[in-house]
Amino acid sequence: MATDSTLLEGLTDPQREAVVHHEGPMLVLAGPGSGKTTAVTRRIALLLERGVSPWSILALTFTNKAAGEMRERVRRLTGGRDTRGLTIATFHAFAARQLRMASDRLGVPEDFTIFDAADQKAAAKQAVIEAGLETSNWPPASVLSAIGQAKQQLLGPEEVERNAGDFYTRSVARIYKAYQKILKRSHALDFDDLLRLLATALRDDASLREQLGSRFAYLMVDEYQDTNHAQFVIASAIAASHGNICVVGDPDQSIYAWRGADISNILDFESQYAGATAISLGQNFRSTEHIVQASSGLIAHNESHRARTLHTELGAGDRPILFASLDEHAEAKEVVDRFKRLHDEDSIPWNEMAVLYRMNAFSRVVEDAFRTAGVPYLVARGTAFYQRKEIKDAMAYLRLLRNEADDISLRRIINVPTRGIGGTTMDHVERFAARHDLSLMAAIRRRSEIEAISRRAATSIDRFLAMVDGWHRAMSASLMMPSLAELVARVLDESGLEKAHRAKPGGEEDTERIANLQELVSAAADRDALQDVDRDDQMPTGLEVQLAAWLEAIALVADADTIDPEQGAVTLMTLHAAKGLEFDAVAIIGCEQGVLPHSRAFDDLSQLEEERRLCYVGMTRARRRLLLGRAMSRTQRGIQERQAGSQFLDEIPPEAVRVLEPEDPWASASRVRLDVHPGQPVRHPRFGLGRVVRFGRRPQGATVTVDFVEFGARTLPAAHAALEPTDASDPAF
DNA sequence: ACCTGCGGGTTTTTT
DNA sequence: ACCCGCAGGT
Repeated sequence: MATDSTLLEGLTDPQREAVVHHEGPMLVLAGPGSGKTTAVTRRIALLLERGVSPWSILALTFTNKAAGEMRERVRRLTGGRDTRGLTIATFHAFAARQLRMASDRLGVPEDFTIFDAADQKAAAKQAVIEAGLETSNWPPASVLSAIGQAKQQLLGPEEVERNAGDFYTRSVARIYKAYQKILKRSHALDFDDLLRLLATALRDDASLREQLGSRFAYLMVDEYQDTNHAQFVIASAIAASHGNICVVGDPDQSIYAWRGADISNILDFESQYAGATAISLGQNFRSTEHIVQASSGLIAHNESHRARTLHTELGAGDRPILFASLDEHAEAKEVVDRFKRLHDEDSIPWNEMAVLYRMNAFSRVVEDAFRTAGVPYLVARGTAFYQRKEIKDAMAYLRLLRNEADDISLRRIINVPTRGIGGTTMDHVERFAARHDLSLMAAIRRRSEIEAISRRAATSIDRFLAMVDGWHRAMSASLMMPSLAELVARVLDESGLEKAHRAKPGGEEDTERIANLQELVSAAADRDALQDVDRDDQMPTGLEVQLAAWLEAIALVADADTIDPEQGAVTLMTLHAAKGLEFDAVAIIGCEQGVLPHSRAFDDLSQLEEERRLCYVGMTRARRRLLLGRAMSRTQRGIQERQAGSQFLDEIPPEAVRVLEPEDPWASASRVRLDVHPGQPVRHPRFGLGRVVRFGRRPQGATVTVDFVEFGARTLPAAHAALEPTDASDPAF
């Protein structure tokens, strides 16, 4: 290996060691900003340079964004070299592809669609009904969480049933069974199925294990601390024959235990693979000293934290600022003001700033503040567009075109827009379908056999079928085959979806929804344009296949995937979505007990520690500037409550931060009190005469409650209530 | 068949 | 505060 080239330039010793590592298991413990992506991508490039076929390299990530970035950086490092066959993909996309390729062998329908969260919810609801249980006792969220847990442990419905002792578990098993039946007859898999089915196939089928193991002779797994059991099994199986597995991660950044991530996967790596090389990347190339100190000081409070030192050579930098605002609006404004200053005075571009929060619900107030300030912002919610009602409707038509067994989609759009196929008719169809074990679409196609269906409904059904079949014919036309965009436009038009929003009977048209539908056509056109580039399966593709691939890509997008650093806008996102990203300036809002840490984590130490890691992840996104904000009062779910500062703020070493004095919410309390007392008659410029009832305290300030003669009892801010003491002999009393 | 208004429930985080 | 399901009216 004389010419290991420029790939080793400018690396620290541990980084270099990781990059040159050729064969055998390797664990890379990579703290925040320690250049792990650099190490991984250079290692891939070096493997290629050493003559390893791109075909035999597999790198698995969690988000498309991470995969895309890795792909891009490898491409840059390898220059013009041919990297076809190199697989860098998310676990889910990889699993979907493998399942598709081995579908007949694995007993998976070849044309399966992937159920998104909303589909899963609908299916779960249906499953509860089919299991003969009350939907009121079985909220879909908890049903799905129970099923998801089982799936991650690779347990099928039968196994859950076999191990079921109490009524609850037995019921879960029944619902699980019904749920799988629905998925099966819908030719659908959910997210967990993708991993579970591949994992069990690899576990049970030696030849498949052999096949993937020999194809992917070099395996890399990113964010290994966040792998769940199914992902662990997949990775272990692929590496079983050759042991060339390189995992990269950081136990301190494990933030997905709640969805099954098992931190012992990374902690036990060295005992799983005897003789594994372990490398720790300890230099932080991202953040300045105070930020490193503050975040390290916080994470040291975790019992599970293994002591280690991170150092930076980027200088002391500014201390992170801790501030407390009166309420969430003031907090948002504070962030906006400070960001504006950073933009104007320190020339930090908007796209180098981010606001992070614990819950998506927090984005609204921040958005409002940015909008009023005229600062460009972008909410990282990749799925938001595809979750809009009108888009979901349109997508349901497309999904039905792709997979007629998709009952959930059919149910969604059969009468949207209304075309005279209502609940009564569908009840008959459902019953017929259940009796003959058919999908709803198949049942509709045999509508002449369903006698209960009225003449009118029958005509409507025929019209619907003619429309759908017209689309099918267009799609398979060998000449004049439409593009995806044309297909979408046609569906929007002929289904009447677009028209429904255009000429609303009430009056004005819904321009926003129409614009969104147009945007869907554009998205399809983008996909059409992408078609020839960036696809390693260069098979001739019919429209059916393109549609399938597009729908799959949409099903697998994550929130973080949409972050587009090219645009000059501040990014707003959850702390979870921020993992793996970095910005010059970061603000974390809602640093309050009950928010961060979330109240649901209070009673469990391991959950509390995960919250602390979440805070740590957020803080370590910042290169130079870090703001930690909290509101002393916050309105959540319609009720305003006092908020205590997060315990995490107290755990940060005080010498590493600058604490701004909070405004005193009671400051104005004394001002009015002198002149009036409870029971005293007063006069108000607007409400007229009344009597003081009591004084109150709210986080925004002191209040005074007055019972007005004309207007009844009113609570006013004491500071601004221009009350004049008056005489009880006033004629109005 | 569809719309409207009311009441009950409420998992934060996501592939 | 908001979403969802259901009852009752059009």
